[in-house]
Amino acid sequence: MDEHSQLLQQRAAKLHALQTSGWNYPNDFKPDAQAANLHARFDGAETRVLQEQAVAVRLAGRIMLKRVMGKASFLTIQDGSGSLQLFLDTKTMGAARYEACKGLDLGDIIGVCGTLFKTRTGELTVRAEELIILVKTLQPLPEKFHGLQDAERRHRERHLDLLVNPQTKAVFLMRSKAINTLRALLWARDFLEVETPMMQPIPGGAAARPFITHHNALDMTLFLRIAPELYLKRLVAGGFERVFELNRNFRNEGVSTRHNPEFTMLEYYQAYSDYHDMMALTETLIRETAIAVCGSSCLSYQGESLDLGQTFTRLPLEEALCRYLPDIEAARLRDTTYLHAVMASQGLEPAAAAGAGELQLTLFEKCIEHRLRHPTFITGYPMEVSPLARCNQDDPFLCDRFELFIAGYEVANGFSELNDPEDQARRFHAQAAAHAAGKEEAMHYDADYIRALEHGLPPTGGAGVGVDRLVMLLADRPSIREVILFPLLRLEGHKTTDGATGS
RNA sequence: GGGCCGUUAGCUCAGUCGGUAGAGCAACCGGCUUUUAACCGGUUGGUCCAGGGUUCGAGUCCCUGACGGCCCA
Repeated sequence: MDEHSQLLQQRAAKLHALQTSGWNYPNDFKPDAQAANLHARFDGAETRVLQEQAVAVRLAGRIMLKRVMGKASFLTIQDGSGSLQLFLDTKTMGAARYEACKGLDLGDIIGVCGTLFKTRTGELTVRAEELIILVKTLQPLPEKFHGLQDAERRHRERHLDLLVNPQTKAVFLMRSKAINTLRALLWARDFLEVETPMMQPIPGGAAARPFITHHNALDMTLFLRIAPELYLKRLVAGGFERVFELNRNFRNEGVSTRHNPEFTMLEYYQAYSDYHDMMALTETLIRETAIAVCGSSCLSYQGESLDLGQTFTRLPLEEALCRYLPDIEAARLRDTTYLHAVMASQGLEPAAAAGAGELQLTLFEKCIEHRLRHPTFITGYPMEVSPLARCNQDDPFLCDRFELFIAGYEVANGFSELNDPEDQARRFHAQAAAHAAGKEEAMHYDADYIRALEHGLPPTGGAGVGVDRLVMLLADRPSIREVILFPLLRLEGHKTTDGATGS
C-alpha cells in the first residue's frame, strides 16, 4: 500500500535527486554544541551582548517544525538534549543556498553552522550560514501538534514515539535514573552486583511457568529463568554476604497492563539479616529512589496522592483478612471448609488441591490487594505458599515473609531465607509432587541447591523489587507497556514469524 | 480464556436516519525577510482493518476473523 503513497514517492524522488547530485549520507559533520546547553548558557544573555560576542556554533539535529516566509525561514531542530530554533535567510546564506533548503522536510537530520542571536520575541536562535543535509528521510513524521496517539504504533515503533512525544522520552529517562539510583543505593551499602544464569537447567526461585529452550551442542533442555533467587543464595553460601542482581526474568504467562513476559527484577540478599531488616531496606530503597527520580516522596499516581515518605504500614495477612472482610470469623481462618464457603460467598472458585494457606492467599489477592493504596507490607504468609521462606518460630503455619503493595499492586516480595537443607528438601519434594500432579507453576527439586544449603547458608534475608512496576508508580503510568521500551506484542495481521503472509 | 470499546488520507480526527468520502496538520504550487502549532490563496492524496451476508444501494446494519485499548479470569 505504501508504495503508492504520493508522500513517499515525493520523498524518495527528493532523496534520489540529492544522490544524483553526489550527496551520499555524509558522516563527517561534528557538532560542537547541544541545544539544552546553549539555552542554559545564553537564554539569559542580552540581545546586544550576544551580538557583540558573535558566538559561532555547529549543531546537528532533526527538523521538527518549519515556518517559511518568502526569503526567510525558521526551522526548529531537535537534538538529544532538546530543541533550538534556526533562522535562514537569503542575506546570510545567499539566494542559491537558501533555495536549496526549500526541499527540506520535517524529519530530515541536518548539520548547521552559524552564530547565535535573539529574535524580536527574545528567543535564542542560530543564524544559519551553512546547512548540510545529513539524512534525507523517506517517511513523514506524525502530526506536529498531536504527535503519535495510537498506542499500538507507539509501542511497535518506539523510535517515532520517542521522537515526537516528549512525555515518552521523560518516562524512559526516569526509568534509567531509577535503575541507576537503586544500584547506587545498594553499592553504598556494600552490596556486590552479580550476574547469574538466565538459562537454567532447573527453573527455580518462583512459582511460574518458564519458557523452554534447547542447547544443541549439549543436547540439553534449558529454561529461561523465572527468578535468580537460588543462584544468588548459592553466592551468599559462597561468602558473598551482600549481593544483588538487577536484570531480566521471563515468565511464560499472561500479558496484561501489569505483566510483560520479560520484566526487570531487582533481587538483593544480605547475610545475618532477617525479613524485618529486608523490609526496612526495601522501604528505604523505594523512598530514596522516588526522591531521586521525582524530587519528592509525595507522588501522584493516576490522580491519587501517595506519600512514600510516611512509614510503610505493616499488617499480617490474617489481620488483613479480618480487617477488610468484616464478616469473616477470625477463629476459622485456617479451616479449609470454612474458607471454601467464604470464597463461594465472594464468587470465587478455589483451586482443586488448595490448602488453607493457598485459600487465604487467593482471598487476599482477589478481595484485598487492590484496596492497599498506601504502601503496605503484608507479613506472615502461609508456609504452604512460600516454599523458600523460613518457618515462623512460634507458628509453623506461617513463614517469615512479606510482600509490599502500593497503589493496589505488588511491588516487592521478601523473606527470611530458609537455610535448613532438610526442611528445604521436604518442601521441594512437595512442590515436585504438585508439579507432577499437573500444577505447572510449582517448583522442581533442585539437588544442587540443596547441596549448597548443606554446605551452610548463613542466616540471610532476601527481597525482590519489580522494577517495571516501581517505574509505573514513579512515572505515573497505568500500563507496564508504557515503561518497557519494546513490550511484547502480537505480530500484526496474519503474518507468521517468517514474515510470510499466512492464511 | 471471557466481556466491552476501537480500527476512515502520511498524522490527529469528524462522518446524522443506509444514498456514493470530510476537516486540520503534512505534502505540492503561488505569496510573504523576526516566525512561534506562523499566516493567506490554490492543488493532490482514500483497499473506510480483512472476509462474508442483508439491501436497488453499506464507512454506517448483521456474521466471522486480525490487531489494539480497557476490565475480568
